[in-house]
Order: sequence, then C-alpha cells, then structure tokens
Amino acid sequence: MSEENIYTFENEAYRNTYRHTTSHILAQAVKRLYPGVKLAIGPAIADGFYYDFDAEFPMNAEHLEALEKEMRNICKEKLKLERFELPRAEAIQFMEERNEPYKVELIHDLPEDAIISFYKQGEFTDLCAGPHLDSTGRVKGNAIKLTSCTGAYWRGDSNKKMLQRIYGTCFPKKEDLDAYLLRMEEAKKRDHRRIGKDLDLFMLCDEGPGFPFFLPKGMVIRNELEAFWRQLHRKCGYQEVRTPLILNEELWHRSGHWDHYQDNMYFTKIDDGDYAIKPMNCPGGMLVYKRRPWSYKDLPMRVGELGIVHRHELSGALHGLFRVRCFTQDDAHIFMTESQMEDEITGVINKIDGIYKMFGFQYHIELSTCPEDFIGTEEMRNYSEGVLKNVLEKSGREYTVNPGDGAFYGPKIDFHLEDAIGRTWQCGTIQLDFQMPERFELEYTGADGEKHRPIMIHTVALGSIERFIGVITEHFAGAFPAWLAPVQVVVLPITDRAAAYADQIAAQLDEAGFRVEIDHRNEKIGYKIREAQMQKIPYMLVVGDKEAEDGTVAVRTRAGGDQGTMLLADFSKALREEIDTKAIK
RNA sequence: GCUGCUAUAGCUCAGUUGGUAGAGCGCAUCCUUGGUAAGGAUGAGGUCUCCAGUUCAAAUCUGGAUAGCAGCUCCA
Repeated sequence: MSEENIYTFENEAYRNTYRHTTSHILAQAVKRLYPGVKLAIGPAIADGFYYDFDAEFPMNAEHLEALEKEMRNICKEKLKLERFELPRAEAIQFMEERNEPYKVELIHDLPEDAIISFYKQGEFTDLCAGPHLDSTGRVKGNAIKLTSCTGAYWRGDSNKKMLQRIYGTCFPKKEDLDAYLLRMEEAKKRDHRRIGKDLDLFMLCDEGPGFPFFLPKGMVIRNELEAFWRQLHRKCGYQEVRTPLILNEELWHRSGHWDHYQDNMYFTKIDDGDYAIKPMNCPGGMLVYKRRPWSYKDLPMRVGELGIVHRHELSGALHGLFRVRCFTQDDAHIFMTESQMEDEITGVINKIDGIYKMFGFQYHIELSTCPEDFIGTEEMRNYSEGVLKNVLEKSGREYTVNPGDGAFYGPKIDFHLEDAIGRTWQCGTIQLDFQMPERFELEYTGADGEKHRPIMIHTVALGSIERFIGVITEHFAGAFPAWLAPVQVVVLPITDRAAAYADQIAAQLDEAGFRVEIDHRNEKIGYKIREAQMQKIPYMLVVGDKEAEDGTVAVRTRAGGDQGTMLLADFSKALREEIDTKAIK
C-alpha cells in the first residue's frame, strides 16, 4: 500500500484528524474575534465537527460568517501545530492563567496517570489528545462551512450550563463541500414532513402539538402496515389483544411507572378516582396474563397489541412523525420460562431483521444496559444483560453497547433506522424483564406441580407505526411500494371521448381490489402525468381513442416511464403479483 | 424543558427607512379535446399566528403567549 493512501478523506482516521484540526481553527478564530469567549470541547463528528463555547452573547449567522472568514485567514497563515505535554499541576495552572474553567475541569477529570497534552498553533493553544495535521495550511480554507449554531449542555448534562455549539464541516476540496451541501439539500426534499404535506398523508396542528392527524392517504399506509403486522404475527404464533387507554393510577404505582415515568404521563380523574393514560402497554398486558392460571404447557405465550400510548415528551423534542406525544406501538409481550428465553429472543431478532430486510433498510443494533434507576438487584442486572449479550454474540450480528440506556425494568436490544439526512431513530426494541412479572406476581404451574414465575420480554418491531411511517416515507422518498401506495393506479383519459372507457377500466380495477383513481380533469395528458408523477403514484394508465378501440391500456410507471400498451387483464395480474409479494420497485 | 432562529393567501415565498399587502403554484369559471412531467384567458382568496405596548399611524418597532425549525437533553 502506498503511503499517500492514508492521507485521503476515504480514510476515517485522516478525515477525523483533518476535521478535528479544523475545529481547533474555529476555536482560534473565535478567540481572535471574541477574546472573552471560553472554550469547552470540539471534536470531529460523522459529517464534520463542532466546538462548544461559553459566550456572553448569542452567536448568529453573521458571527458564523465572520468566523469563517477568520478561519480562512488562519489556514492561509500556515501555522504549525506543535504538541507538548505538561504535568497535571502545570497543565491546570496553564489553563487557569488563560481563564479557561472548562478546560481546567477537563484536566481535573483526567485519570491520574493520563498524559496531558496540548496543541499550539500560533498564539492559540488547546488541551487536546490529538492527533492533528502538522499545519493549519493543510486545511482548505474555502472548503470550510459553518453550518449552524445551537445550544448544547456542558458535558451533555441538562442540569449543567447551556453552552453555544457551532457546527461546521470541511472537505479537502471546494467541490467536495459543494457536493455535500447539495446532497443535504436533496436529502431535505425527502423529509417526511415535506412529503407528508405534499402527498396529503398526515398533518400536525397548533391545536395538538405532537398529536398527528392521519389523513385518508396516510390511513391507507397505516392500515396496510397494520394488516401486514397482524398477518406476520399470526404466523409467528402471536395472539392479539387490546388493553384500555385509561387505567387506574394504582396500577401504575404497582408497575413502577409512577416512580419512574410520571413526568412523561398524562393523568385524569374519573368520578372520584385517579387514572392515568397509558404511556406503555405492559401493565395492561400483565392484567391480561393474570386473568387465569397458566401451565408451563401454555408457554411461551406470545401476545401482541397495536397499543395507543400517550407520552408527554418535551415540546422541543417533537419532530414530525418521528417524535410525537401519541403513537401506536406494535407491541408484543412474550411470557416464557427461563429455558425458553434465548430461543424466544433469537426468534424476535430474526423477525425484526426479516421485516427490515423486506423494506430494504440498513440498520444498526445497540445493546442498552440497565439505567441507574433500574428497579432490580445488581445480580439481576448482570444476569439479564448477560443473557442479551449472549444472544447477540451467538447471532453473529454486529452491535454497539449503549450504557445505561435500558428501561427501568431491564436491559434491551435496540434497532436503529436512518432518516434522509442520516440521523438515526430507534424503531425496534427487545426488552428483557424479570421485574414486571415479580411486581405483578405472575405465575405458571410447572411440570413439578409448583408455582413458578415467568420471565417476559417486551418487544416492538416497527417501533411505533407513526415513526415507522416517517422512516419509510424518507426511505422511499414518498414512492411507496405498490402494496403501501395510497393510490396504486391512476387512470388518465386523454380526451372526453375516452372518459367512459376510463371509468370502465377504473371500475374493473376497483372490483379487483386495487386502489384506483381517475383524473377526469380538463387538462392535457402531460399535465395529468406530471401530477401523478409528483404524487408518486406507481402506475398510470393512459387511455385515449386507440386504447378504447383496442380494449387496452397504455401503462406508464413512475420510475420507468412509458411501458407501451397491454390488456388490462395482463396489467392487473402483474400488479396483483407485485402487491402480494410486497415487491419494491 | 433549554439555546438560537422563524411565523404574510391552501402551498412556496416577496414586501425597501413604520403610511391599512404582492408573485408563482393551487382553486373557480370560460376557451381549448390536447398522446406520456406544466395550453390560454378571467376571477375569487389574507383581522399579515395571537395578546398587549410604543406611535397620529404597526405586517414592519418592543414585550409576552402559542406553534414550527436546528441542536442539546430525553425517547418508540
């Protein structure tokens, strides 16, 4: 391998080093222009870099512009980056003299034996482990873009001070930057909020922030997804239930939600009783299990529920269909014996994988370990985390560990899907739970005639129907596969003379169970096609005098254009096949 | 919730230093019956998000509320 290959943006380590150096250049520019600003941290991230500052004034677009200009100057100055080390006491003194309290705090928190290194470029010196480029001249000044400034808590802790974060990106060439910015612009066109409006799928109103309205076309997608979910789960041996949206507060005390989830719950009063609107389906599921005694022969018991939950999410967290306050979980609870545990979890992993593959998703898996407010014992924590880890290892799937991000009742395996601009959203999850069965004193009778406690897993595959619709909307850019498309076929008569024939075609398709519309408007065919294309309708049937006479249809697809004429029966058969196989075209 | 920004017609957006609003698309009507991504004409749409304040006068300035956007925190 030649030496140069290391110094390309294809190489992640080099890319990160390059961007990390650029973040130092940003910090230097900030100190030059606004000397009173205090430095926090500034790493490279997936698409660029950021730097957090504590400034007394709010930064805005004009500041960013001025900073970009100064950054270009720093690049031109070709300042050497020089590394040096200091013993702890001197390092602290160094940053105290410079009035950088955040840096001092960082040094204090470094481990005893840590090497404390600094990087100096011109008059600017930053605490940093490195590595860095050897000169600011290596960074292409005109390929730097400061993209936004926002707030960010010091050390990611909402109890600590909010600092100002400047995000930026940079590339080795101006063309690369432009291509990146263009790509982001293009990706924004796939935003499900944009498409949801354009395709009339759903809406959000001031009257109900975080409570989406599903419109007729969005409902088609929902209903199809739910039908798919039901079919799959029936096949996988699940029974379906529905539990109430409102249940007595006592239940939530018992489940632990009162203690651990209260801030996210909505409450109400009925007569003189206190009730809560469910934020999760599990306590209801416990009551379903407890309705009668069970035998070990009944296990594993797989129970599914398309359950509507309400959660009071912080207003600032709301985001289209990705983050809402009312959503439908494709929930499932599996009650099982200890010996069934691994097989059941493996089965669920495979089920979720199958679904995501069907949609053509790339996804990544995280193992989220128990949080600080975990309600079980230390032993339970280790044991349950061990079980999930073991299953994941055996499955051979790659995963990362997300420490402390599990549920208060146990650890979980999370499945994350990407949106149009690369942000990831958790959809599927598998949560292992020894605690709820304990709290609700669930039992089954074993082969030994004794009472035993079942173990349960909580799992969702789509996650929430709402979020999932958001994700697939961006994934398909609104061009849903035929089985999901709100309108599968639109019939486009060319002239009034073909109107009756168009009606006849549409009626036959409707009779055959397809979702079909007719565009009878007094417009040219090009215009009707344009509209149908923009609505991402999979099939357009153009019919004029010729087709009416021959008894055919001229088929056009949204992706492939004009397909020529064929008999309606042939078209119908092919579409049926495409829908039944849930093909993605 | 926090930091910053934004809110003008159904949608996307203009609106100069304060002097009661404009475009394109869409919609309606009429003409046009046109063969694979926009035919033409005419017309109807707005308490400029809401509530206060400053001013002779507020879409425009100030404060507050609400909602949205980007990010943080949190999460399916």
